[in-house]
Amino acid sequence: MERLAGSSRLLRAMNESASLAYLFDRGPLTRGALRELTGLSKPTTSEVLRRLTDAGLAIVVGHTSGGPGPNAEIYAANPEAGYAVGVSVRETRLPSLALALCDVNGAVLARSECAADFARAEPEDAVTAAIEELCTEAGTFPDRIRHVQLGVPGSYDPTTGVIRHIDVPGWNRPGLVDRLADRLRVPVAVDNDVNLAAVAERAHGVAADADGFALVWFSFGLGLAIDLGGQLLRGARGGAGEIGYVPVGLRGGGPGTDLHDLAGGQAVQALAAAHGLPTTGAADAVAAAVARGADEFVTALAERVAVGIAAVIAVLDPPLVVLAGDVAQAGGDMLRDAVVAALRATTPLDTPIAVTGVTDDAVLLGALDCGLRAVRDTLVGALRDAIPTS
Amino acid sequence: MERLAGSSRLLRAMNESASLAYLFDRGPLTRGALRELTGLSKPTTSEVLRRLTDAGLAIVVGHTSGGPGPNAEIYAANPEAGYAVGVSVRETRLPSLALALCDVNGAVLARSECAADFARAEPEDAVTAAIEELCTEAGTFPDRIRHVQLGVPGSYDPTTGVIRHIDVPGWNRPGLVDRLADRLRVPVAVDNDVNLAAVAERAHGVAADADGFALVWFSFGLGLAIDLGGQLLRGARGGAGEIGYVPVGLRGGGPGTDLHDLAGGQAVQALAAAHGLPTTGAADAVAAAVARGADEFVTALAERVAVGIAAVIAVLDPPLVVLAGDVAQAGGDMLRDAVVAALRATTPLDTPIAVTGVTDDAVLLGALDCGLRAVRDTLVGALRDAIPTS
DNA sequence: CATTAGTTAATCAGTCTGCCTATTAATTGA
DNA sequence: TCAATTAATAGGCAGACTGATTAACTAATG
Repeated sequence: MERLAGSSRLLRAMNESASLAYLFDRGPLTRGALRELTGLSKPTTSEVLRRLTDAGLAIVVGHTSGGPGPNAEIYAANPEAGYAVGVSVRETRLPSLALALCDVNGAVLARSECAADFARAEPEDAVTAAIEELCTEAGTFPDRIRHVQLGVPGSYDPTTGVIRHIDVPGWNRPGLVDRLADRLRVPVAVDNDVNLAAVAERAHGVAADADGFALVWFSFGLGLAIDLGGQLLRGARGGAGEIGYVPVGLRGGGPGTDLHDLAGGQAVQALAAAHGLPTTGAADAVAAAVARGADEFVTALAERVAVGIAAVIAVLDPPLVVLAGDVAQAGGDMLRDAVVAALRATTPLDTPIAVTGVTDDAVLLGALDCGLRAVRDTLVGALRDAIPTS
Repeated sequence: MERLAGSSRLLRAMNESASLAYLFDRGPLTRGALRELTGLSKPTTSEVLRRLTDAGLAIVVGHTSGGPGPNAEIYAANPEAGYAVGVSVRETRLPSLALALCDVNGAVLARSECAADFARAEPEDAVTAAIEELCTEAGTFPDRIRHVQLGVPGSYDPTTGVIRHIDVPGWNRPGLVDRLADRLRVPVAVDNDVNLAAVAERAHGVAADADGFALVWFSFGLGLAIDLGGQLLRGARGGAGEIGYVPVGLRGGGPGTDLHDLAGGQAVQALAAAHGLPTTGAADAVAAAVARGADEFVTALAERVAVGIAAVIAVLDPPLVVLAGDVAQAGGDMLRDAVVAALRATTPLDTPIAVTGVTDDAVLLGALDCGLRAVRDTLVGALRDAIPTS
């Protein structure tokens, strides 16, 4: 464990990076406001802001007015200090790629979707081309991008650098992520799509103020993301949240039943068929059931899902459980209430259950948010490590 | 989020607390060694150590010898800077209280057990008396204790300050913890006994180097502690790890079956009876089965436990699972192998499974360790906050 | 004219570099 | 074998340097 110790240089680096961090997450600030936040003196605050502006990290965005005395300058992080890109790689939903680009203040400058056919095109080529196009749309250049965050329907093992359990052609090749980073000359990070949806839920959804939450992703497959105070739990091999494998009942010698068999997309469609509902897709079936007020089907479904959620609650005791994914969204409050009822019979803790508050593409928003955070950390960290050449 | 900014005072505070922290977790150090660790210069290191000694936080414990040049002084944290007490409150095992006291370097100075009858004596009285006795044995005074850590067979909700789900008489009363802290004039912390066993497992057991692990406590009841990189996961209401409530199978309208029904102490005794084994206790039954090589019973038992472990693995994907508690200890490697075999059929991840490496009283050791950590944090933190009076 | 934003100057706290002295072990010489 | 010399290291001291602070000052605005 590295403990912080050093001389006055360290002090300056700390003060600058703290100030920049405040500009990032409190938005535009006057000198006085920054002074209050950091506890630094007036001349020091001036000096820090001068250095940040000289380094191109902060800019003056306006002046106060109204009160007596001179108008205070309002500073903000320079949006051109760096850009972040989020990419969502889709398995079932089309088009297969969704991208967005934002500046360091989080303003989305460009957004696009792109129907790449990975059966033919190399993933690296498709993503590189899409990002270049995105830059043109945003009026910037690829070399100004500081971080690219991918969201994939699979699990990523950072130790081997391979994306596993992914059904999109070409994406499971070893070295893909490194090659993409080389092509783009930018750090590329990968995460599971459900994890990124949880990031979006915290940033823009119902989990904004939660100490933590478990997000149950209910789509063709089942997924789970665990947020502990803003930090995602990924597990030893990126396998945390594979609740499809939660066993249901004792196996009697033969292969056991697990939650995927019970509440995966195919199981839901079978259940829908048994209730005389459309079977074009799990979400369609649920939407139709809700529209018709088909209680029985929804209750039966909720009871199955509740098994998984009960296991999660028993293990983690999260302050909140969020139901997300297209099936959960189709189910809405009706499904939520049914799940709550089913849970009450199973577990003694009455954990609040909520339906996702993110209506936009959660995976894409989450990826963008993750990328943005990485860009900010890079800039703040670079400032802290910078040893001023006397 | 408080960001660190300040002036040269902050620098001194940081350097001092960093140095003290190194003394705590690297043990005795020479000036030179500390210099290497902190990266500070010679005069500064000297100044820091002088201040720490003046404050009674560090002492000279010896001199180097052998090499050329003067003998370097060896500094260590002053053991008298503060003491920690760990207390284990027991439900089934007797005597009902176990205590230990250590100095700030972790040296255990006294240890005792005490057969308090909580049906008659007030918990506060019994604990206070036991701690006073412990101090006498250690040759110190109660007011030198900086932290008392209790381990209880129940869950503690820090927001309400009440211990719940505890069967020891008197211990579920509201305000008990605060009253105890008032009586002792010392901060008192409470944690679940299984959580503390996990702390001991990390400090002294098989999980020393693990990134994280799940500890399955297998005694009369079932418990689970989750360690994520040395940090325990407690859940929203202190209810994380109540795997007894993991549902097993769909409930068919009636009350559902959960893991406690399947693998709790009574279920184990029933299973033992069915296999013609002693039913004086779950641990006895397992010990007898292992002694006789009673495969069938152990396999059946392992299969039940595996259901719970599979759920934990599916949700968390821990790098390691540790089996602990008296039943697990009695089962030893035979039980472990049976569990591994049962898991292989259930989950695709082959998570390593180990039997606990703590032979001593894990709960007591864990409580002591927790208390020690709290004392050290207090001292380091006080140093950081101290504003030197010019 | 009162109030506030921001600068300038003087001071202070804390660390660093470089040099010095003291102490010890090893080596050399009688 | 014993004393003198030498090499190596621990630790202290002085002066320089960095960066923050306080307090006084200037300038802009209602």
